[in-house]
Amino acid sequence: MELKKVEKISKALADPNRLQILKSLHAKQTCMYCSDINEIIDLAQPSISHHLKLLTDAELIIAEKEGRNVKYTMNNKMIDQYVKFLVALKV
Amino acid sequence: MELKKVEKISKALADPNRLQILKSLHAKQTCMYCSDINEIIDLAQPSISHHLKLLTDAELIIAEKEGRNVKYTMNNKMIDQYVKFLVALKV
DNA sequence: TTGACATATCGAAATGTTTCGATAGGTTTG
DNA sequence: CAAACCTATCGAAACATTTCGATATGTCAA
Repeated sequence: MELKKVEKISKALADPNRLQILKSLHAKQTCMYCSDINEIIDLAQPSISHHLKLLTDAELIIAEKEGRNVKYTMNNKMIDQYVKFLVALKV
Repeated sequence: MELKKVEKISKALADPNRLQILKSLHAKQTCMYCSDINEIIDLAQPSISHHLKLLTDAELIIAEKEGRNVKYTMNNKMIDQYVKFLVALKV
């Protein structure tokens, strides 16, 4: 994995609200909609949209349009790739 | 691992210079001194000191004083703990 | 087609991070 | 002890991120 990509993922993980979103996604074991996240995170709608964009751009989550909603799911593969890079850092 | 700690480690990993430092530490397979890092990263000495402090505070590396030098080594255990958290995020 | 709904984008303020020159604090060497 | 050396800290400038209100865009339902 490219260093640029590692940096992007690390940045996406470097915020308490975004970590909370990921934890909730894990807890639900399924997908989530923006509105679900609105109930969990105490931020205005544009802020949540911003955080979801960073997570999506880092490909940690996958966004799929469903009518006027957006469905988010965890991207296990990207976590695996990131983890692989980290493990390879060890001495 | 606490979310606060995950955030701190993610922040430490979210910078190209700090990633470069970690890669170099891995490549050397041993410890490194500040002066070694000065040769690899094109930044002024206070900046490098700052980056090393963030990595040390996140406990990704371990700093040990050796006379007027400081020896840095990779902290594999912290990487393992961080990875464990990430893997547990998967659905 | 109009109104209500869900999400994204814009612009700006507040906050946090990175970087450097200057300088301070220890440590070794002569 | 004095000078040279290595690293840390300080203060300030430049830059990036977070947050929100306002508003735009796209979608469904009646």
